[in-house]
Amino acid sequence: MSRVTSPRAYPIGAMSRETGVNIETIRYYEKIGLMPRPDRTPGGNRQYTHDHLKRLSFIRKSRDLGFSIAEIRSLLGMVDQQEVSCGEVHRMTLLHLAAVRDKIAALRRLETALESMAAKCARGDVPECPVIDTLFEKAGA
Amino acid sequence: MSRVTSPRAYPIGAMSRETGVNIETIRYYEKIGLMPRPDRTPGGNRQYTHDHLKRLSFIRKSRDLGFSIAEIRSLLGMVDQQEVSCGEVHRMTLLHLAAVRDKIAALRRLETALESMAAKCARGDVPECPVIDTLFEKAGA
DNA sequence: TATGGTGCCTGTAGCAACTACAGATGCAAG
DNA sequence: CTTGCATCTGTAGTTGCTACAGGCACCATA
Repeated sequence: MSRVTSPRAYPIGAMSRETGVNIETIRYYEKIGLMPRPDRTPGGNRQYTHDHLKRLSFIRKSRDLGFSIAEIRSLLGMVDQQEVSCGEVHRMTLLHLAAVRDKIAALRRLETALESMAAKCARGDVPECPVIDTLFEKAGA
Repeated sequence: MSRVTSPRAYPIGAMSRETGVNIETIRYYEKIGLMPRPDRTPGGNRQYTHDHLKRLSFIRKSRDLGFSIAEIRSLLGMVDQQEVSCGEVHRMTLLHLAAVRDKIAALRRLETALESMAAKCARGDVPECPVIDTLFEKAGA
């Protein structure tokens, strides 16, 4: 392993490239306290370490998995306090999984409704549109 | 049919009750031009008609189907100009349907990832948590 | 050493689509 | 005429960023 591939300090642009998190978002994470304030160069530029990089990619991966900032904050809180309770993490994961499944179910219902609306459609250039009619129908919800 | 069940004018609270859209949201729709400004009582309270009610429930139903405000605006634009092109509406519906299907697919991948993470978990009160480890792993994305 | 071209800085405002106040009136029943 | 709920306006907050504007920092080359 060469030094070149793991430099001591990363400027923000390198962090962004490595993790895929965009620069303003990294600064945003610092502002909301998700990322710690890094050291600065004499001129004021941020200088990140490899630990920062690991943390940022943790955040990125968690976001990709749909965890909210609040959830990530609490996961990182456990990590930071060296008090990772696996039971707690497992519980959060399952809760999140349940939310994801609910969303899937809701979207499936939506898919069905849209399909049946689209199926009714003559697709002509006529003003009588079954889709619009459906949406204007009395009850619903 | 008695007059009582279909009054000539609805105050905003009645609109809210009938459609399930909450009061501040109705005012918000007015502000962004999705609902027209209704007449007012001498004291300044909004007085809606049955047409307003139909329009609002159209909006509600469309939102429930996941259409964005911009999409609803364009649907209503066609209705307002009496130029409903069924083909155009159909196209919008299919586009939206495709977006919904994409979301479902993304959520399914997410579901799978969360399931496999949760499955690895010992659930103990130990600091070695497979979930956290997974999130801290190198690559990802 | 000067210079140029990125890269980075702060701070503010904007996006979607609402929601939540505060503080002041309207309105209708008793 | 009073009481009390309904509405009013206007602003700020929510989530998770993104997009400027106007300015310095940094580093390689000439």
